[in-house]
Amino acid sequence: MDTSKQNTASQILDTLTNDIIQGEFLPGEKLQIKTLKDRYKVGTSPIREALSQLIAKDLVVSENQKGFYVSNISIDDLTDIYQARSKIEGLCLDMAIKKGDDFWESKIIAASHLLAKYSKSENIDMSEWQNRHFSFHEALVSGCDSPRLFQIRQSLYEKSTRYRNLWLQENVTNYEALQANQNEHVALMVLVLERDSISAQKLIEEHIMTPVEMIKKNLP
Amino acid sequence: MDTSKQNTASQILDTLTNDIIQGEFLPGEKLQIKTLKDRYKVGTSPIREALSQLIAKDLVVSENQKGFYVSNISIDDLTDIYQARSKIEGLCLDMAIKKGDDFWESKIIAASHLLAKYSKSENIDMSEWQNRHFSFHEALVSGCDSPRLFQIRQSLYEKSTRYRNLWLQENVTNYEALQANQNEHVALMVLVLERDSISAQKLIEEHIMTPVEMIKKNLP
DNA sequence: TAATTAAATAATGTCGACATTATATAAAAT
DNA sequence: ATTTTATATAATGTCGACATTATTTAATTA
Repeated sequence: MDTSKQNTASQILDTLTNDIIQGEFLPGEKLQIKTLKDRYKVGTSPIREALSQLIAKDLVVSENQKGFYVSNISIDDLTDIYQARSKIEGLCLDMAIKKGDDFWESKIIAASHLLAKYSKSENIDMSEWQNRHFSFHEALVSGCDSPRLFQIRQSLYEKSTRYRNLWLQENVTNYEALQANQNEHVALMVLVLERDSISAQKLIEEHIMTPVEMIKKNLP
Repeated sequence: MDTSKQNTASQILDTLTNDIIQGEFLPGEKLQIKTLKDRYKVGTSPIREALSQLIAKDLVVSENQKGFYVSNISIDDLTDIYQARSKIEGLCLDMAIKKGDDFWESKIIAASHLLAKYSKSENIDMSEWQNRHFSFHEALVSGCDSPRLFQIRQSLYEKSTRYRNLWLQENVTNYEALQANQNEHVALMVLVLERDSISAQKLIEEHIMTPVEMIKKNLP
Protein backbone atom coordinates (compact mmCIF):
# COMPACT_ATOMS: atom_id res chain seq x y z
CA MET A 1 0.00 0.00 0.00
CA ASP A 2 1.20 3.44 -0.86
CA THR A 3 1.41 5.41 2.35
CA SER A 4 2.54 8.68 0.84
CA LYS A 5 -0.92 9.55 -0.42
CA GLN A 6 -3.33 8.06 2.04
CA ASN A 7 -7.04 8.44 1.85
CA THR A 8 -9.03 10.06 4.63
CA ALA A 9 -10.08 6.74 6.18
CA SER A 10 -6.46 5.60 6.56
CA GLN A 11 -5.42 8.90 8.10
CA ILE A 12 -8.26 8.71 10.57
CA LEU A 13 -7.30 5.13 11.37
CA ASP A 14 -3.75 6.15 12.23
CA THR A 15 -4.85 9.09 14.33
CA LEU A 16 -7.57 7.19 16.14
CA THR A 17 -5.30 4.23 16.81
CA ASN A 18 -2.82 6.60 18.34
CA ASP A 19 -5.43 8.47 20.32
CA ILE A 20 -6.67 5.24 21.84
CA ILE A 21 -3.23 3.86 22.62
CA GLN A 22 -2.13 7.15 24.12
CA GLY A 23 -5.19 7.16 26.33
CA GLU A 24 -6.77 10.19 24.65
CA PHE A 25 -9.90 8.08 24.58
CA LEU A 26 -10.27 5.97 27.70
CA PRO A 27 -11.25 2.31 27.95
CA GLY A 28 -14.99 1.84 27.65
CA GLU A 29 -15.50 5.37 26.37
CA LYS A 30 -18.16 5.84 23.77
CA LEU A 31 -16.92 6.84 20.35
CA GLN A 32 -19.81 8.81 18.98
CA ILE A 33 -19.81 9.26 15.23
CA LYS A 34 -20.85 12.90 15.42
CA THR A 35 -18.15 13.71 17.97
CA LEU A 36 -15.49 12.08 15.83
CA LYS A 37 -16.76 13.82 12.70
CA ASP A 38 -16.47 17.17 14.46
CA ARG A 39 -13.11 16.35 16.00
CA TYR A 40 -11.46 15.22 12.78
CA LYS A 41 -13.54 17.38 10.41
CA VAL A 42 -14.58 14.59 8.07
CA GLY A 43 -17.74 12.81 6.99
CA THR A 44 -19.34 9.61 8.16
CA SER A 45 -17.68 7.08 5.86
CA PRO A 46 -14.01 7.55 6.77
CA ILE A 47 -14.89 7.48 10.46
CA ARG A 48 -16.85 4.27 10.18
CA GLU A 49 -14.23 2.63 7.99
CA ALA A 50 -11.50 3.48 10.47
CA LEU A 51 -13.63 2.17 13.33
CA SER A 52 -14.22 -1.04 11.38
CA GLN A 53 -10.50 -1.63 11.19
CA LEU A 54 -10.09 -0.85 14.87
CA ILE A 55 -12.68 -3.50 15.63
CA ALA A 56 -10.57 -6.04 13.76
CA LYS A 57 -7.59 -4.84 15.77
CA ASP A 58 -9.48 -5.30 19.05
CA LEU A 59 -9.07 -1.70 20.11
CA VAL A 60 -12.74 -0.94 19.57
CA VAL A 61 -15.92 -2.93 20.08
CA SER A 62 -19.35 -2.29 18.64
CA GLU A 63 -22.89 -3.28 19.40
CA ASN A 64 -25.50 -3.13 16.72
CA GLN A 65 -27.52 0.09 16.87
CA LYS A 66 -25.68 1.16 19.99
CA GLY A 67 -22.46 2.35 18.51
CA PHE A 68 -18.74 2.07 19.08
CA TYR A 69 -16.75 1.94 22.29
CA VAL A 70 -13.07 1.84 23.16
CA SER A 71 -12.24 -1.71 24.24
CA ASN A 72 -12.30 -2.27 27.95
CA ILE A 73 -9.25 -3.17 29.94
CA SER A 74 -8.93 -5.67 32.75
CA ILE A 75 -6.27 -7.31 34.87
CA ASP A 76 -6.93 -10.61 33.11
CA ASP A 77 -6.54 -9.02 29.70
CA LEU A 78 -3.38 -7.22 30.78
CA THR A 79 -1.86 -10.47 31.99
CA ASP A 80 -2.93 -12.36 28.90
CA ILE A 81 -1.50 -9.79 26.53
CA TYR A 82 1.86 -9.64 28.28
CA GLN A 83 2.02 -13.41 28.55
CA ALA A 84 1.25 -13.88 24.87
CA ARG A 85 3.70 -11.12 24.02
CA SER A 86 6.49 -12.72 26.02
CA LYS A 87 5.93 -16.05 24.30
CA ILE A 88 5.85 -14.52 20.84
CA GLU A 89 8.96 -12.48 21.57
CA GLY A 90 10.58 -15.73 22.64
CA LEU A 91 9.68 -17.34 19.33
CA CYS A 92 11.01 -14.39 17.35
CA LEU A 93 14.22 -14.32 19.33
CA ASP A 94 14.71 -18.05 18.92
CA MET A 95 14.35 -17.78 15.17
CA ALA A 96 16.62 -14.74 15.08
CA ILE A 97 19.32 -16.60 16.99
CA LYS A 98 19.06 -19.48 14.54
CA LYS A 99 19.09 -17.34 11.42
CA GLY A 100 20.89 -14.13 12.36
CA ASP A 101 24.07 -13.19 10.52
CA ASP A 102 27.04 -10.89 11.24
CA PHE A 103 25.06 -7.85 10.21
CA TRP A 104 22.36 -8.75 12.73
CA GLU A 105 24.95 -9.14 15.48
CA SER A 106 26.40 -5.75 14.72
CA LYS A 107 22.97 -4.13 14.83
CA ILE A 108 22.45 -5.56 18.31
CA ILE A 109 25.80 -4.31 19.55
CA ALA A 110 25.12 -0.86 18.13
CA ALA A 111 21.65 -0.62 19.63
CA SER A 112 22.90 -1.94 22.95
CA HIS A 113 25.56 0.74 23.07
CA LEU A 114 23.04 3.50 22.45
CA LEU A 115 20.79 2.19 25.18
CA ALA A 116 23.59 1.60 27.70
CA LYS A 117 25.06 5.05 27.19
CA TYR A 118 21.72 6.74 27.67
CA SER A 119 20.77 4.65 30.70
CA LYS A 120 23.93 5.85 32.45
CA SER A 121 23.39 9.51 31.60
CA GLU A 122 22.38 12.19 34.06
CA ASN A 123 19.01 13.53 32.99
CA ILE A 124 17.04 10.82 31.32
CA ASP A 125 14.25 11.86 29.00
CA MET A 126 11.87 8.92 29.09
CA SER A 127 10.69 9.45 25.54
CA GLU A 128 14.23 9.16 24.22
CA TRP A 129 14.98 6.24 26.53
CA GLN A 130 11.91 4.46 25.19
CA ASN A 131 13.06 4.98 21.63
CA ARG A 132 16.44 3.41 22.37
CA HIS A 133 14.85 0.65 24.42
CA PHE A 134 12.46 -0.14 21.60
CA SER A 135 15.28 -0.15 19.05
CA PHE A 136 17.36 -2.52 21.13
CA HIS A 137 14.59 -5.09 21.37
CA GLU A 138 13.81 -4.59 17.71
CA ALA A 139 17.44 -5.30 16.88
CA LEU A 140 17.43 -8.50 18.90
CA VAL A 141 14.58 -10.02 16.94
CA SER A 142 15.45 -8.43 13.60
CA GLY A 143 17.16 -11.64 12.50
CA CYS A 144 13.80 -13.42 12.57
CA ASP A 145 12.51 -13.45 9.01
CA SER A 146 8.88 -14.33 9.63
CA PRO A 147 6.59 -11.49 8.55
CA ARG A 148 3.61 -13.08 10.27
CA LEU A 149 5.33 -13.51 13.62
CA PHE A 150 6.53 -9.93 13.37
CA GLN A 151 3.05 -8.72 12.67
CA ILE A 152 1.71 -10.60 15.68
CA ARG A 153 4.54 -9.19 17.76
CA GLN A 154 3.72 -5.67 16.64
CA SER A 155 0.02 -6.09 17.28
CA LEU A 156 0.58 -7.35 20.82
CA TYR A 157 3.10 -4.62 21.49
CA GLU A 158 0.53 -2.04 20.48
CA LYS A 159 -2.02 -3.50 22.89
CA SER A 160 0.47 -3.66 25.74
CA THR A 161 1.47 -0.06 25.08
CA ARG A 162 -2.05 1.07 25.89
CA TYR A 163 -1.80 -0.55 29.30
CA ARG A 164 1.66 0.86 29.86
CA ASN A 165 0.53 4.36 28.98
CA LEU A 166 -2.41 4.21 31.34
CA TRP A 167 0.12 3.45 34.00
CA LEU A 168 2.92 5.79 32.99
CA GLN A 169 0.74 8.86 33.09
CA GLU A 170 0.77 8.74 36.85
CA ASN A 171 4.20 7.39 37.48
CA VAL A 172 7.69 8.66 37.26
CA THR A 173 10.57 6.40 36.52
CA ASN A 174 12.36 4.61 39.25
CA TYR A 175 16.15 4.81 38.96
CA GLU A 176 16.94 1.46 40.54
CA ALA A 177 14.33 -0.33 38.46
CA LEU A 178 15.90 1.19 35.38
CA GLN A 179 19.36 -0.09 36.31
CA ALA A 180 18.04 -3.59 37.05
CA ASN A 181 16.31 -3.45 33.71
CA GLN A 182 19.52 -2.37 32.04
CA ASN A 183 21.43 -5.28 33.59
CA GLU A 184 18.95 -7.62 31.99
CA HIS A 185 19.57 -6.02 28.62
CA VAL A 186 23.28 -6.67 28.86
CA ALA A 187 22.73 -10.25 29.99
CA LEU A 188 20.28 -10.71 27.15
CA MET A 189 22.74 -9.48 24.57
CA VAL A 190 25.46 -11.79 25.84
CA LEU A 191 23.19 -14.82 25.67
CA VAL A 192 22.00 -13.91 22.22
CA LEU A 193 25.47 -13.39 20.83
CA GLU A 194 26.50 -16.70 22.38
CA ARG A 195 23.53 -18.15 20.49
CA ASP A 196 22.22 -19.65 23.70
CA SER A 197 18.63 -19.76 22.52
CA ILE A 198 17.14 -21.59 25.50
CA SER A 199 18.51 -19.20 28.12
CA ALA A 200 17.86 -16.14 25.99
CA GLN A 201 14.26 -17.17 25.47
CA LYS A 202 13.78 -17.72 29.17
CA LEU A 203 15.28 -14.34 30.03
CA ILE A 204 13.35 -12.38 27.44
CA GLU A 205 10.09 -13.89 28.69
CA GLU A 206 10.87 -12.86 32.24
CA HIS A 207 12.05 -9.46 31.06
CA ILE A 208 8.79 -8.74 29.31
CA MET A 209 6.71 -9.95 32.24
CA THR A 210 8.56 -7.75 34.73
CA PRO A 211 6.36 -4.65 34.56
CA VAL A 212 3.10 -6.59 34.77
CA GLU A 213 2.81 -6.59 38.54
CA MET A 214 3.53 -2.89 38.76
CA ILE A 215 1.00 -2.03 36.06
CA LYS A 216 -1.57 -4.21 37.79
CA LYS A 217 -1.27 -2.23 40.99
CA ASN A 218 -1.59 1.10 39.25
CA LEU A 219 -4.40 0.34 36.86
CA PRO A 220 -7.19 2.95 37.11
CA MET B 1 -21.06 -8.37 20.44
CA ASP B 2 -24.55 -9.60 19.87
CA THR B 3 -24.45 -11.89 16.86
CA SER B 4 -28.16 -12.70 16.75
CA LYS B 5 -29.06 -9.37 15.18
CA GLN B 6 -26.11 -8.35 13.10
CA ASN B 7 -26.00 -5.28 10.97
CA THR B 8 -25.50 -5.45 7.21
CA ALA B 9 -21.78 -4.69 7.40
CA SER B 10 -21.15 -7.63 9.77
CA GLN B 11 -23.15 -10.01 7.60
CA ILE B 12 -21.24 -8.93 4.52
CA LEU B 13 -17.98 -9.38 6.44
CA ASP B 14 -18.86 -12.97 7.30
CA THR B 15 -19.97 -13.81 3.79
CA LEU B 16 -17.06 -12.10 2.12
CA THR B 17 -14.54 -13.70 4.48
CA ASN B 18 -15.98 -17.06 3.62
CA ASP B 19 -16.07 -16.36 -0.08
CA ILE B 20 -12.40 -15.42 -0.06
CA ILE B 21 -11.30 -18.38 2.06
CA GLN B 22 -13.35 -20.79 -0.03
CA GLY B 23 -11.73 -19.42 -3.16
CA GLU B 24 -14.93 -17.90 -4.53
CA PHE B 25 -12.79 -14.84 -5.10
CA LEU B 26 -9.29 -15.72 -6.20
CA PRO B 27 -5.99 -14.26 -4.99
CA GLY B 28 -5.24 -10.94 -6.64
CA GLU B 29 -8.78 -10.59 -7.93
CA LYS B 30 -10.23 -7.12 -7.95
CA LEU B 31 -13.11 -6.56 -5.60
CA GLN B 32 -15.06 -3.87 -7.35
CA ILE B 33 -17.51 -1.99 -5.17
CA LYS B 34 -20.25 -2.01 -7.76
CA THR B 35 -19.88 -5.75 -8.37
CA LEU B 36 -20.09 -6.46 -4.65
CA LYS B 37 -23.08 -4.15 -4.25
CA ASP B 38 -24.91 -6.03 -6.99
CA ARG B 39 -23.88 -9.42 -5.69
CA TYR B 40 -24.96 -8.84 -2.11
CA LYS B 41 -27.71 -6.35 -2.86
CA VAL B 42 -26.55 -3.66 -0.45
CA GLY B 43 -25.24 -0.11 -0.56
CA THR B 44 -21.74 1.29 -0.51
CA SER B 45 -21.18 1.66 3.22
CA PRO B 46 -21.56 -1.94 4.42
CA ILE B 47 -19.36 -3.14 1.58
CA ARG B 48 -16.59 -0.70 2.37
CA GLU B 49 -16.82 -1.36 6.11
CA ALA B 50 -16.55 -5.09 5.55
CA LEU B 51 -13.59 -4.56 3.22
CA SER B 52 -11.95 -2.37 5.85
CA GLN B 53 -12.09 -5.21 8.35
CA LEU B 54 -10.76 -7.64 5.77
CA ILE B 55 -7.79 -5.35 5.26
CA ALA B 56 -7.03 -5.57 8.97
CA LYS B 57 -7.33 -9.33 8.68
CA ASP B 58 -4.88 -9.40 5.74
CA LEU B 59 -7.31 -11.06 3.41
CA VAL B 60 -7.72 -7.92 1.33
CA VAL B 61 -5.37 -5.15 0.28
CA SER B 62 -6.19 -1.72 -1.03
CA GLU B 63 -4.47 1.01 -2.93
CA ASN B 64 -5.70 4.54 -2.72
CA GLN B 65 -7.97 5.46 -5.65
CA LYS B 66 -7.38 2.07 -7.22
CA GLY B 67 -9.63 -0.08 -5.11
CA PHE B 68 -9.63 -3.36 -3.26
CA TYR B 69 -8.03 -6.67 -4.19
CA VAL B 70 -7.98 -10.13 -2.67
CA SER B 71 -4.59 -10.62 -1.02
CA ASN B 72 -2.08 -12.41 -3.16
CA ILE B 73 -0.66 -15.77 -2.29
CA SER B 74 2.91 -16.97 -2.62
CA ILE B 75 5.06 -19.91 -1.68
CA ASP B 76 6.87 -17.71 0.85
CA ASP B 77 3.65 -16.60 2.44
CA LEU B 78 2.33 -20.15 2.55
CA THR B 79 5.47 -21.32 4.31
CA ASP B 80 5.46 -18.42 6.70
CA ILE B 81 1.83 -18.91 7.68
CA TYR B 82 2.23 -22.62 8.32
CA GLN B 83 5.48 -22.08 10.21
CA ALA B 84 3.93 -19.42 12.43
CA ARG B 85 0.85 -21.59 12.87
CA SER B 86 2.91 -24.58 13.96
CA LYS B 87 4.78 -22.49 16.52
CA ILE B 88 1.61 -20.94 17.91
CA GLU B 89 -0.08 -24.32 18.09
CA GLY B 90 2.99 -25.51 19.99
CA LEU B 91 2.60 -22.68 22.48
CA CYS B 92 -1.10 -23.38 22.96
CA LEU B 93 -0.48 -27.07 23.41
CA ASP B 94 2.31 -26.44 25.90
CA MET B 95 0.06 -24.26 27.99
CA ALA B 96 -2.79 -26.74 27.71
CA ILE B 97 -0.55 -29.55 28.95
CA LYS B 98 0.49 -27.41 31.89
CA LYS B 99 -3.01 -26.28 32.81
CA GLY B 100 -5.36 -28.97 31.51
CA ASP B 101 -7.57 -30.83 33.98
CA ASP B 102 -9.46 -34.14 33.94
CA PHE B 103 -12.25 -32.64 31.91
CA TRP B 104 -9.78 -31.54 29.27
CA GLU B 105 -8.28 -35.04 29.12
CA SER B 106 -11.68 -36.58 28.63
CA LYS B 107 -12.51 -34.18 25.82
CA ILE B 108 -9.33 -35.25 24.03
CA ILE B 109 -10.11 -38.92 24.42
CA ALA B 110 -13.65 -38.39 23.17
CA ALA B 111 -12.57 -36.36 20.14
CA SER B 112 -9.81 -38.83 19.37
CA HIS B 113 -12.30 -41.68 19.37
CA LEU B 114 -14.58 -39.88 16.92
CA LEU B 115 -11.70 -39.17 14.59
CA ALA B 116 -10.18 -42.66 14.82
CA LYS B 117 -13.49 -44.38 14.16
CA TYR B 118 -14.19 -42.25 11.12
CA SER B 119 -10.68 -42.59 9.72
CA LYS B 120 -11.11 -46.38 9.67
CA SER B 121 -14.51 -46.30 8.03
CA GLU B 122 -15.23 -47.34 4.44
CA ASN B 123 -16.48 -44.29 2.58
CA ILE B 124 -14.92 -41.20 4.00
CA ASP B 125 -16.69 -37.92 3.41
CA MET B 126 -13.92 -35.36 3.60
CA SER B 127 -16.15 -32.65 4.97
CA GLU B 128 -17.12 -34.82 7.93
CA TRP B 129 -13.54 -35.98 8.37
CA GLN B 130 -12.39 -32.37 8.48
CA ASN B 131 -14.95 -31.59 11.15
CA ARG B 132 -13.69 -34.38 13.35
CA HIS B 133 -10.08 -33.53 12.61
CA PHE B 134 -10.68 -29.94 13.53
CA SER B 135 -12.44 -30.92 16.74
CA PHE B 136 -9.61 -33.20 17.79
CA HIS B 137 -7.01 -30.47 17.45
CA GLU B 138 -9.34 -28.03 19.13
CA ALA B 139 -9.69 -30.43 22.06
CA LEU B 140 -5.94 -30.78 22.42
CA VAL B 141 -5.39 -27.06 22.89
CA SER B 142 -8.66 -26.38 24.73
CA GLY B 143 -6.84 -26.51 28.05
CA CYS B 144 -4.91 -23.39 27.08
CA ASP B 145 -6.68 -20.46 28.67
CA SER B 146 -5.13 -17.61 26.75
CA PRO B 147 -7.77 -15.77 24.69
CA ARG B 148 -5.10 -13.89 22.77
CA LEU B 149 -3.14 -16.96 21.77
CA PHE B 150 -6.39 -18.60 20.72
CA GLN B 151 -7.29 -15.65 18.62
CA ILE B 152 -3.91 -15.68 16.90
CA ARG B 153 -4.28 -19.41 16.38
CA GLN B 154 -7.70 -18.91 14.81
CA SER B 155 -6.51 -16.12 12.58
CA LEU B 156 -3.59 -18.15 11.24
CA TYR B 157 -5.81 -21.17 10.78
CA GLU B 158 -8.14 -19.10 8.64
CA LYS B 159 -5.29 -17.94 6.46
CA SER B 160 -3.91 -21.45 6.07
CA THR B 161 -7.37 -22.70 5.14
CA ARG B 162 -7.38 -20.50 2.09
CA TYR B 163 -4.19 -22.12 0.87
CA ARG B 164 -5.52 -25.58 1.66
CA ASN B 165 -8.74 -24.92 -0.23
CA LEU B 166 -6.93 -23.71 -3.29
CA TRP B 167 -5.16 -27.02 -3.23
CA LEU B 168 -8.02 -29.31 -2.23
CA GLN B 169 -10.19 -28.22 -5.12
CA GLU B 170 -8.03 -30.20 -7.49
CA ASN B 171 -6.99 -33.02 -5.27
CA VAL B 172 -8.63 -36.07 -3.86
CA THR B 173 -7.53 -37.57 -0.61
CA ASN B 174 -4.80 -40.11 -0.48
CA TYR B 175 -5.65 -43.13 1.67
CA GLU B 176 -2.12 -43.88 2.85
CA ALA B 177 -1.45 -40.25 3.73
CA LEU B 178 -4.62 -40.26 5.78
CA GLN B 179 -3.51 -43.33 7.76
CA ALA B 180 -0.06 -41.87 8.38
CA ASN B 181 -1.78 -38.71 9.53
CA GLN B 182 -4.00 -40.73 11.83
CA ASN B 183 -1.01 -42.47 13.39
CA GLU B 184 0.37 -39.08 14.28
CA HIS B 185 -2.89 -38.16 15.98
CA VAL B 186 -2.70 -41.20 18.21
CA ALA B 187 0.94 -40.56 19.06
CA LEU B 188 0.07 -36.96 19.79
CA MET B 189 -2.69 -37.89 22.19
CA VAL B 190 -0.44 -40.29 24.06
CA LEU B 191 2.25 -37.67 24.51
CA VAL B 192 -0.24 -35.08 25.61
CA LEU B 193 -1.89 -37.33 28.18
CA GLU B 194 1.55 -38.27 29.46
CA ARG B 195 2.09 -34.52 29.81
CA ASP B 196 5.27 -34.77 27.78
CA SER B 197 5.19 -31.20 26.62
CA ILE B 198 8.53 -31.12 24.81
CA SER B 199 7.83 -34.15 22.63
CA ALA B 200 4.22 -33.18 22.04
CA GLN B 201 5.25 -29.71 20.94
CA LYS B 202 7.82 -31.14 18.56
CA LEU B 203 5.31 -33.55 17.06
CA ILE B 204 2.51 -31.02 16.64
CA GLU B 205 4.87 -28.67 14.84
CA GLU B 206 5.88 -31.40 12.40
CA HIS B 207 2.28 -32.50 12.04
CA ILE B 208 1.15 -29.06 11.00
CA MET B 209 4.03 -28.62 8.58
CA THR B 210 3.36 -31.93 6.83
CA PRO B 211 0.96 -30.72 4.11
CA VAL B 212 3.11 -27.72 3.20
CA GLU B 213 5.25 -29.45 0.58
CA MET B 214 2.23 -30.96 -1.10
CA ILE B 215 0.37 -27.66 -1.20
CA LYS B 216 3.47 -25.97 -2.59
CA LYS B 217 3.56 -28.32 -5.56
CA ASN B 218 -0.09 -27.89 -6.35
CA LEU B 219 -0.41 -24.15 -5.94
CA PRO B 220 -2.08 -22.56 -8.98
C1' DT C 1 -43.18 9.57 45.53
C1' DA C 2 -42.03 5.78 42.62
C1' DA C 3 -43.13 3.15 38.74
C1' DT C 4 -45.03 2.93 34.19
C1' DT C 5 -46.22 4.65 29.80
C1' DA C 6 -46.04 8.01 25.99
C1' DA C 7 -43.79 11.58 23.36
C1' DA C 8 -39.72 13.86 21.95
C1' DT C 9 -35.09 13.86 21.00
C1' DA C 10 -30.85 11.94 19.50
C1' DA C 11 -27.83 8.43 17.45
C1' DT C 12 -27.03 4.64 14.38
C1' DG C 13 -26.58 2.39 10.00
C1' DT C 14 -27.64 2.55 5.12
C1' DC C 15 -28.31 4.76 0.89
C1' DG C 16 -27.57 7.26 -3.44
C1' DA C 17 -25.37 11.48 -5.21
C1' DC C 18 -21.23 13.75 -6.56
C1' DA C 19 -16.52 15.41 -7.02
C1' DT C 20 -12.07 13.52 -7.89
C1' DT C 21 -8.97 10.31 -9.80
C1' DA C 22 -7.86 6.40 -12.70
C1' DT C 23 -8.54 3.77 -16.87
C1' DA C 24 -9.95 2.93 -21.57
C1' DT C 25 -10.72 4.76 -26.07
C1' DA C 26 -9.97 7.74 -29.93
C1' DA C 27 -7.27 11.25 -32.34
C1' DA C 28 -2.99 13.29 -33.53
C1' DA C 29 1.90 13.28 -34.15
C1' DT C 30 6.42 11.30 -34.99
C1' DA D 1 2.95 1.43 -37.14
C1' DT D 2 4.05 2.99 -32.77
C1' DT D 3 4.14 6.43 -29.47
C1' DT D 4 2.01 10.54 -27.57
C1' DT D 5 -1.76 13.42 -26.47
C1' DA D 6 -6.62 14.45 -25.82
C1' DT D 7 -11.17 12.87 -24.82
C1' DA D 8 -14.60 9.86 -22.92
C1' DT D 9 -15.82 6.51 -19.72
C1' DA D 10 -15.76 4.27 -15.43
C1' DA D 11 -14.47 3.61 -10.58
C1' DT D 12 -13.16 5.35 -6.14
C1' DG D 13 -13.79 7.82 -1.87
C1' DT D 14 -16.45 11.22 0.60
C1' DC D 15 -20.50 13.53 1.81
C1' DG D 16 -25.04 14.68 3.69
C1' DA D 17 -29.80 12.90 3.78
C1' DC D 18 -33.00 9.73 5.75
C1' DA D 19 -35.29 5.73 7.76
C1' DT D 20 -34.83 2.93 11.80
C1' DT D 21 -33.68 2.10 16.44
C1' DA D 22 -32.22 3.60 21.02
C1' DT D 23 -32.33 6.97 24.66
C1' DT D 24 -33.96 10.67 27.20
C1' DT D 25 -37.63 13.54 28.86
C1' DA D 26 -42.31 14.44 30.08
C1' DA D 27 -46.83 12.85 31.29
C1' DT D 28 -49.68 9.62 33.43
C1' DT D 29 -50.89 6.23 36.68
C1' DA D 30 -50.78 3.68 41.01
